[in-house]
Amino acid sequence: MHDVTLKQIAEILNISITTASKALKDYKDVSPKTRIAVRNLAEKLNFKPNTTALNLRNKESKTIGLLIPEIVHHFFSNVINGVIVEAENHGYLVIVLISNDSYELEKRQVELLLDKRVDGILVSLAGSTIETSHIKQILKKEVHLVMFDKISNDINCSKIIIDDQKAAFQATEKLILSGCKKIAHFKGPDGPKTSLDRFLGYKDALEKHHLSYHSDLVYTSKHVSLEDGWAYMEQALEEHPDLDGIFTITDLVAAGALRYCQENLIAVPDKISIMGFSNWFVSGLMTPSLSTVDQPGFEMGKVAFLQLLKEIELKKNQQTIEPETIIIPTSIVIRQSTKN
Amino acid sequence: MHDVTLKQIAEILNISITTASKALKDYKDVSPKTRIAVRNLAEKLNFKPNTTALNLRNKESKTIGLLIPEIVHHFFSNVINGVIVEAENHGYLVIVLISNDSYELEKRQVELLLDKRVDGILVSLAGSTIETSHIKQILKKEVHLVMFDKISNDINCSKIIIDDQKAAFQATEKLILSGCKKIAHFKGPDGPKTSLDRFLGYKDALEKHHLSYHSDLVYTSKHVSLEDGWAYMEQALEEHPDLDGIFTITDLVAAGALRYCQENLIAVPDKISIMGFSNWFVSGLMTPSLSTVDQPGFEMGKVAFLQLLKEIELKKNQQTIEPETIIIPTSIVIRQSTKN
DNA sequence: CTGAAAGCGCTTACAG
DNA sequence: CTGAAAGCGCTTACAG
Repeated sequence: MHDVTLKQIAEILNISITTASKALKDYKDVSPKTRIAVRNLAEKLNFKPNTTALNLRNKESKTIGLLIPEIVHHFFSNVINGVIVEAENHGYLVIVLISNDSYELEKRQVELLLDKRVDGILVSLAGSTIETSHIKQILKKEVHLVMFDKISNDINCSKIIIDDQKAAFQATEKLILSGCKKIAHFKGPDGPKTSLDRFLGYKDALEKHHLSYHSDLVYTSKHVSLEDGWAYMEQALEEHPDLDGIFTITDLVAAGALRYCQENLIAVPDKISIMGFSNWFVSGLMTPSLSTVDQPGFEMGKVAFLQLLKEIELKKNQQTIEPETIIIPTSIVIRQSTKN
Repeated sequence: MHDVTLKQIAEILNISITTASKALKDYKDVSPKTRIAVRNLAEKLNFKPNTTALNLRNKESKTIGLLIPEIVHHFFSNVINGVIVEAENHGYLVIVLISNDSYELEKRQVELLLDKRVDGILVSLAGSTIETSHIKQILKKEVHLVMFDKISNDINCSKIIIDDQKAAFQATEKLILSGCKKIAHFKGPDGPKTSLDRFLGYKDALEKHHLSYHSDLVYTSKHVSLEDGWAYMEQALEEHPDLDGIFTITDLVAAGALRYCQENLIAVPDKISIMGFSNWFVSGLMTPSLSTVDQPGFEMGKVAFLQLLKEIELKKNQQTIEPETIIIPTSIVIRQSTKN
């Protein structure tokens, strides 16, 4: 990698490195003649300033870290896409790290990113993360931090989220308005705030519409998997044969429930309506296709990056940063698994 | 970001920066006493060598670039995952860039990666890339390059691929052996080698089994989309009412075909069998679930990184690099959309 | 208008 | 066993 350096240009033109550098950077105190000579030669040799040297000098890397729990997942793929596209638009590169929902990995990855001296970090927490001192470490090092989706309230940074409770409320309400009288909820594991909020939204909707809440209609999916959805559907129908609606923590679980119904010839939505959450691409492909809550990942990724960028630039201008919480609007997508 | 530096450690201990550096790096010519003092202090202050400075000195960044056509796609998500996991295992970080199947973007992104001085680049070509001088540029700069999946034969580098022709042959053969007599192929656009190879595999299988090949049974899907699958299914059935099998370029197109059959009450697989390609996660969730070719993305990502790493290390040891082409085995996954 | 010097944070060949 | 010096490739305050 014998890249062209300023030194070489200076030698060829018999000038100092200083002058060569200035010529390229539009310093006014360079004669037009040298400026042009340098620029021409630089062009000809395809000179590119060495970013590593610049990083060392400027103490910035024009690179950010993106830490997510998983990647083979429609929502997160979309987030990554949004982050990368917006970052590229602003001259930033993105290092992606995947915690695979492991607290241990997440801790190590934060360190890797900090060691790498990235300018900022975007984080969505692993499911198993219960303690957040490693995230606080980011702030302590004065590296910019924005959290999204799986956030933690005890971190003082900007956050990009959806209103999970409201979205869950609307989803459940939709089931009620379409005629469901007895609605179960397959919730996510305790811990993640999103699980709790979606559960609360479900509960609120029941109460607002005078359908009394029964804790035995709530099933906790540990793995948030297809299998869980299948198994809880079986169990729920056994325990409550008159069940006529299900609201699930996520589309994957809903897909499992749907699968169970199909295999057992239970009519969806005639006998029972199913409402998912997230709007995976696949939700539209199943039979019947799945009604769900659209969670705009691409948009979240873009907004998360822009917020990070804003804070990076505020800091550069010595201005104070006020952490903000931005809520991205969601919408209900009605397909075939619910009635009208 | 007032990180601890060697200089600070040296000052506190009243020794030279040189000695501090050596103590940390197990140079034998340092007294045990200083070594211990330095190490203890470094530990206490949580000293981390500045990677940017190291990169500048060592002319390596321990960072690689990964350039792919799209991310919201089961196969590519898996590839990325494989690359990132394996890279992390070996102390490398990964910058991900998405060409969105655009030749123009791809060109620019190669430049970004080169400017960034990554140690190597992993590339899967955009669908619209017809000219590869930008890829050759990578080699010219002596940056390591490994291509995977969407490769180009006129680049002299290592390649990680599947045997598309063989896989397509097996998929088509499976349809034939299950009793199909008239099999259509929804192929991909001309250009990408994978499209051509899968088409050739289809043709070979017909010929081997004495089912004569008819070009009017081949439909070219421009967008490789759900909609294309739907539309060609309609057209194909109109033009060939006795069609009893379909082999598609990818699962997405197969899903569209499946959808058409469902909406029009055409029995799958009784009236017509459908075979996809890729083994998306969703393929298992559709009704009927889709038979397909499993294309192991995670594995490909890992192997691609390992090959890149191997070449980086060979080069470090001044050894010559022989480009290799590694073929990752595929397998046929039989589900409900084909007969036994 | 030009360039020597100092510095970003580190490593290592060399002298003592 | 220790450290001054040179260097990786750049920028910029300063002197001339």
